[in-house]
Amino acid sequence: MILSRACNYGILASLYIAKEERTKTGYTSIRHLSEELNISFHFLTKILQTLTAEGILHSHKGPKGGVMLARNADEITILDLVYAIDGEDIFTECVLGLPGCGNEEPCPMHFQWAEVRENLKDMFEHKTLAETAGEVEEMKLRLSNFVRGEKQ
Amino acid sequence: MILSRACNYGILASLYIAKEERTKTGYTSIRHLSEELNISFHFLTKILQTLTAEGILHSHKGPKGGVMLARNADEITILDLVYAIDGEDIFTECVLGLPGCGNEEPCPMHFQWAEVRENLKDMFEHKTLAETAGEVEEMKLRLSNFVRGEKQ
DNA sequence: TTGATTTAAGATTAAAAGCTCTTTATAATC
DNA sequence: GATTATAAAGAGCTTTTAATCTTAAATCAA
Ligand code: FES
Ligand code: FES
Repeated sequence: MILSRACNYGILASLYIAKEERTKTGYTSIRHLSEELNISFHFLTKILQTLTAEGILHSHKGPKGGVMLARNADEITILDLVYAIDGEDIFTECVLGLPGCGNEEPCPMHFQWAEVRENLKDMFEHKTLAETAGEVEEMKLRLSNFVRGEKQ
Repeated sequence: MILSRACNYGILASLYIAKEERTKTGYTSIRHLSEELNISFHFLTKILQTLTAEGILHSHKGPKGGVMLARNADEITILDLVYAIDGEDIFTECVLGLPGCGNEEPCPMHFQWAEVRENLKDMFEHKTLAETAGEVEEMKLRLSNFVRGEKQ
């Protein structure tokens, strides 16, 4: 798995929030998110707490509470979410697991891997929540593991 | 981590064997490999058993026994090793963890990810053990986590 | 034939990741 | 103020991955 499960869920939830905020204002409850996306409520809560601590989301307790994007949706990239949840390890670690990946002491895959992982990073960096949430609506892309038809 | 630890070890050991076989003939003992590469002997044994079962290595018990490449080194790619140990999941799974990755029901990252993972696959497929072991010797690339100087 | 050496196989333990449960703090509404 | 809805925090359980340990089987050499 390239991203952790927590990271997958964090991205899906953030995209859902961004999509909601295209039309409505205010907070989205985590309970609602967990039901719509079919993600464990408590697990999702913890993930979104991390995103809140990292300044990507803003949260509010009590009735009518929930989470919302802390910045404009075009100023948040998928890369921001990956960094916040999984850290930068995928983009700095040796693909063969050797310590201290770099040009000084390269492993046999280093130069090829360095290029691929740069592409990977660009891919995440060029996808903003604004643009991607737009595509989700226009192209009716899925954000959950529900089979077509079931649940909405 | 993009590859499992078992896969990292399997690749490093296979490269070491390929490098040895450029000059010497016969079996390389797993004990020797585990010491040179600083990998747990029993763990490495299990990984190489898998590669033997997959027809990539050939093994022999008893004194003077060990493992050797079952095919010519230019007919084994790193991709063969990844498939044998980790399977093809990285190259077929949804980057957001949704079930049934494909063009029919794409997730918001599908088309970009499909391209990057194809590059990743090409990268592994274009590296044969022969070529890579050659580079390791010529460029003095490292295969172990020993710091420079320590242990050879 | 016996003893040493080596891989094979499987049981066991340890660590990490994934997930659930409970309790607490905060805020809105009645 | 009481009640209810919500996020925050952390303890604890489960599953997967990583690593170790033990025993068996095969092979070689003396
Ligand atoms: S040293 Fe291995 S990928 Fe950089
Ligand atoms: S459906 Fe998500 S990457 Fe293919």
